[in-house]
Amino acid sequence: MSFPNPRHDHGRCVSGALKTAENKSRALGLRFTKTRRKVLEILWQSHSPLGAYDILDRLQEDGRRPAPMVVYRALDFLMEAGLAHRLSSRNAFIGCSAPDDHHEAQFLICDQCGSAAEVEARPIAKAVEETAASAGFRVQHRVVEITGICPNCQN
Amino acid sequence: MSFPNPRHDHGRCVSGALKTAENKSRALGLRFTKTRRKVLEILWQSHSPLGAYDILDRLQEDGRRPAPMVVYRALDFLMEAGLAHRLSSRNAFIGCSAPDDHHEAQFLICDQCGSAAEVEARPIAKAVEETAASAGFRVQHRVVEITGICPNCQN
DNA sequence: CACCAAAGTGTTATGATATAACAAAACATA
DNA sequence: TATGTTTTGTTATATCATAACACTTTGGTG
Repeated sequence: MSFPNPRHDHGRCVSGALKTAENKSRALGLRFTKTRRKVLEILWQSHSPLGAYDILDRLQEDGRRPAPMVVYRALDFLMEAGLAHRLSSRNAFIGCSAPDDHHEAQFLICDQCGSAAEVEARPIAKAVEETAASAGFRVQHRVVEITGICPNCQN
Repeated sequence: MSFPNPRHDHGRCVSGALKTAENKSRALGLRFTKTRRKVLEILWQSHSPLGAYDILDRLQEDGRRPAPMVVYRALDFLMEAGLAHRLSSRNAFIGCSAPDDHHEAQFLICDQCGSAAEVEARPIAKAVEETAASAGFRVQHRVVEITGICPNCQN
């Protein structure tokens, strides 16, 4: 789907993502606790990837600021569960927009507005596999993060 | 070229890389100073990507330990000049193995031995361009880092 | 229900990575 | 050698992430 229209109903994205996460957690026997839910909600509310300490700042609004561990633990859970991703090139985190399938995601990250789009590009995945295979390399994880200017910012 | 034979003459790699860097710097009117040279040498001497503070430790051997800025500045220069790369997924740095052309590099990084191979895979580059184009995204930088097990470690 | 084990949370402390700012030195060149 | 520019040295601080341990909640079992 790539970059969303800036005027879409984002509230629905958020509540949909939370609902999906709840279902997925239940299905896998995982505990989708209050903190984890809140962190995922914060991730989805943002239009761009958030640093762990940004998330902390936003948690703070509901009382006093928790220790960093709180956020990192929640993020670890969310990533384990396939509900969020880490963007290595930014030290930032983003809600997974396709938590249903076990996918290999790539990201387009806008240098101007900071927004990021998760894409699942089969040709990239395929090229990566083939390159690795021809080097005799056994793939475990893939980091593909493309920065540039998103369509919304090109005007 | 991918992963080198563990028993190759690495000293020659290092001196070759330094020579090339010197030539390239001269050609571009850049100053390949002592610190910059030393940092590049340290990068090349290592078989795996090094963190900035690892580099600091190794600089220390020639006297007392410089401040982190010293290394980060040298690394900035080397990356600007196309003589080194940063591996975002590791917060680590590595000498560029193809400093001649203006290339778009991808990396295969071994989780076991820590070594990293710079590859220039046209199919990956092409797939990235096409994916971006079809999303209306204007590409500036690409981070492609694949982790797994290298051929040397599969035995 | 009462208990226990496992999972999750709170908190303090610390480690690891990276940059800001400014003075001093080295260099290029006129 | 006088001049402006680049590079280095140094101090301080910002930013990102994890270790360790006590306490609480949860969910299952006798």
